[in-house]
Amino acid sequence: MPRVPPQQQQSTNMEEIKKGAWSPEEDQKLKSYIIRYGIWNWSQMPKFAGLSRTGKSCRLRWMNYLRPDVKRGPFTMEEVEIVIKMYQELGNRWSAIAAKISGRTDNEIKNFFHTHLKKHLKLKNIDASMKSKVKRKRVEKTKKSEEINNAGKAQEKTLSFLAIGPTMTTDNNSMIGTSTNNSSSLMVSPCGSSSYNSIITFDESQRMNVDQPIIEMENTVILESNPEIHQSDSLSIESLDEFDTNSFWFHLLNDAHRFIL
DNA sequence: AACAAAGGCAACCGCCGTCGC
DNA sequence: GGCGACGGCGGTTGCCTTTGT
Repeated sequence: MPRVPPQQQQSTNMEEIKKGAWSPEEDQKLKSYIIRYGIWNWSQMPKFAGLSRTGKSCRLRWMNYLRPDVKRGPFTMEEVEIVIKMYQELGNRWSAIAAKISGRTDNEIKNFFHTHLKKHLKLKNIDASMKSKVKRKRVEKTKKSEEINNAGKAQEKTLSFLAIGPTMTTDNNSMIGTSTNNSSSLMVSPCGSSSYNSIITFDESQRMNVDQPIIEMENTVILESNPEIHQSDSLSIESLDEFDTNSFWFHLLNDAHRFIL
């Protein structure tokens, strides 16, 4: 790809650069230009396409919205599961996660995670990463991630989320819930029963011990601690707005329940 | 009906890696 | 090897919509 002399680039910068939301006309210009000429140089493209935008802005608009293969609309349960699973494996590498879901962009997945999943699951390490102002070098992240994988410690990362949610009743008359005195257990029991017949516990060394039956790690739905609900051992679905039967949260608990039984 | 608060999401910003000169 | 341009990525912002009072 030929490099452009600095003075030539400055000429574009002298023009008024538009920011903010894209108009339908701008979308049309960019789309038609790319369809006709393809993507050859983002920084030069706006000038030739007749757009007063930066190359970055054009690239973002195309990648996240105008590309023909971009999928719109709500996430399916399958997609949600992939996002969660991949997040547990890869962390906040949204582009890598997006690569696993056809038609979804990294931006969309990131937004979805921060709005829906973060809200419901309250993953501890998300909060930590949000609060942290320290910029980690990508090399270090990759290195760390490789180390984790190589050492077989991917499970440790998964387990660190803790598996806690409120008790709820599922549609096949069993109850899935959490211990009020053990913040790292996920339990399933017949509805109304005071004893749990399946308990997953996480011990201090982050190993997983499972009372019968054996549960594969990748089948385990990992949820986060929700302290305000701990005092109640048997909240019903009706008492919690977020537990409508169409919510992904409900489905996740159902999935966990199904895997365990 | 009007206003405020919260939620959702498109788009921007700044940093970083890669590549050509 | 150093420099600068470019593309890509994750974090953040701010506007618009929805929901609650």
